Amino acid sequence: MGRDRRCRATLRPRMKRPIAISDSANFYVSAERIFDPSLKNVPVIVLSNNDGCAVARSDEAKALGIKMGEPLHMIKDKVDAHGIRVFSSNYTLYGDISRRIVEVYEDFTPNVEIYSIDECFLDFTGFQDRTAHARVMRSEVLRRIGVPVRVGIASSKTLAKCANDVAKKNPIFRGVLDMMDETLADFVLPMVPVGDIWGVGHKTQKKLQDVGIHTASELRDMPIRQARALGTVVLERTVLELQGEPCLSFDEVEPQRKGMAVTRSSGAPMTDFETLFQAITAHATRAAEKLRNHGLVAGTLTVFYHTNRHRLDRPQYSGSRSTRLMPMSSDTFDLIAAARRCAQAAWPKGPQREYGFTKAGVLLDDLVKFEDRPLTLFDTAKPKSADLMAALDHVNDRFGKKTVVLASEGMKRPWQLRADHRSPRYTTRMAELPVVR
DNA sequence: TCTGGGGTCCTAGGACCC
DNA sequence: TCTGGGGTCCTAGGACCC
Repeated sequence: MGRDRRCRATLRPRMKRPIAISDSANFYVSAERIFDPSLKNVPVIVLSNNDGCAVARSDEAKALGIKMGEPLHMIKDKVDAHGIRVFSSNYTLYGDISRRIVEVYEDFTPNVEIYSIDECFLDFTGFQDRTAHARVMRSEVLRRIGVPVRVGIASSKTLAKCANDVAKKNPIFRGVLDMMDETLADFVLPMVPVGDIWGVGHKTQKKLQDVGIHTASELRDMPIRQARALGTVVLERTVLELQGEPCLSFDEVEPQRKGMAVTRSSGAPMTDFETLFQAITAHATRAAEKLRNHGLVAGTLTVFYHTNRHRLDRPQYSGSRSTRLMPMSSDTFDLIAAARRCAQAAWPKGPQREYGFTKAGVLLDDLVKFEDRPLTLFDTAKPKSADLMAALDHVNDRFGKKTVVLASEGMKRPWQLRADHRSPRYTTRMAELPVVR
């Protein structure tokens, strides 16, 4: 789903200010309902890519017991029996509606942090009656876009998520809960199961329950050292956040994206290299497009493929290979060439090649903006230190680049130079070409 | 030559999120 | 038969250097 990201984090408490989180109810379903009023008040689900499983459910579908991520083939009976309306996902549409909702939020606060396709953190500093403000915002989103949203308000993001969660489950709050008041938090947190807290997943939930912690208030009161020992700095921050000490910053500017992926499951297992090759080529092509749409180039490309993880009765194989892209690139030709080299290198030598692969993907890492990409000089003989420095100076004078990569066909280890490094240690050895690991 | 401590960088894997 | 896709962050451990 979209552009979700973690928040920049620190252990140093920040200034307390009211943070709201607003999320859309069953977002994909709500989006489909905008254009088809007949979907109101009936069970609706939206499926994942390839129509594999349900990733969004209307309240009516939830009431029928359909779970998040449940495979379509396992709920076929329910779908037929109750006439559940089923949709393939339309991410272009959802992205567009998401942008429009953000525009409404921006009429209600100047500081909006987009967290995911259906969630935004909003700075609610300076409003006298936050609940009333949120209610007006809510009705505006419903009126202008047609999507119901819920709002939680607190002094930290984790607490705001809790408030949002409680508001969504208890109609008494009419979609808005302001938990800036500590006595209200004291009242609410004992009713929130620890597994529902943002940042507490299955594994951590189990560990916490093993030491007798079952609710948000119990986690809030957990000794901080114990929290760190049990769940690292991540859990420590969650505890502080529950105490109302913000550790996750409110961040309006979208951070530079670090990686990118194009992956697909295939219904029919791929058992011959040619089929796999075609899938990888398609993924690499799409990945290059995505890079260019974001104005980025990639420095590392990884190809992976593996057998069906759900078939525990069958032998498993998973292969992956990475390569440096040199020069860094978003060029379709470059990416396909690199991806094919990797796909070939990861192809098993033994009988595993008969297993049948049901998932494959191309991952891109070390992304930088196109205009910041390092200049790569090819066909340079293995240079002496002085030559490298001279080349660096030359390129800096000429292009004003911060980083230069010198590489040649015969060089196993290209050199990367940074303009700000002036000692003989200015070089960083880069991985071997063309395939590492 | 041998030994050892400490710092940095890199990567794989785990956990979590929407 | 049929089980999503796309992200981020943290840690441990190895390589390497001084």
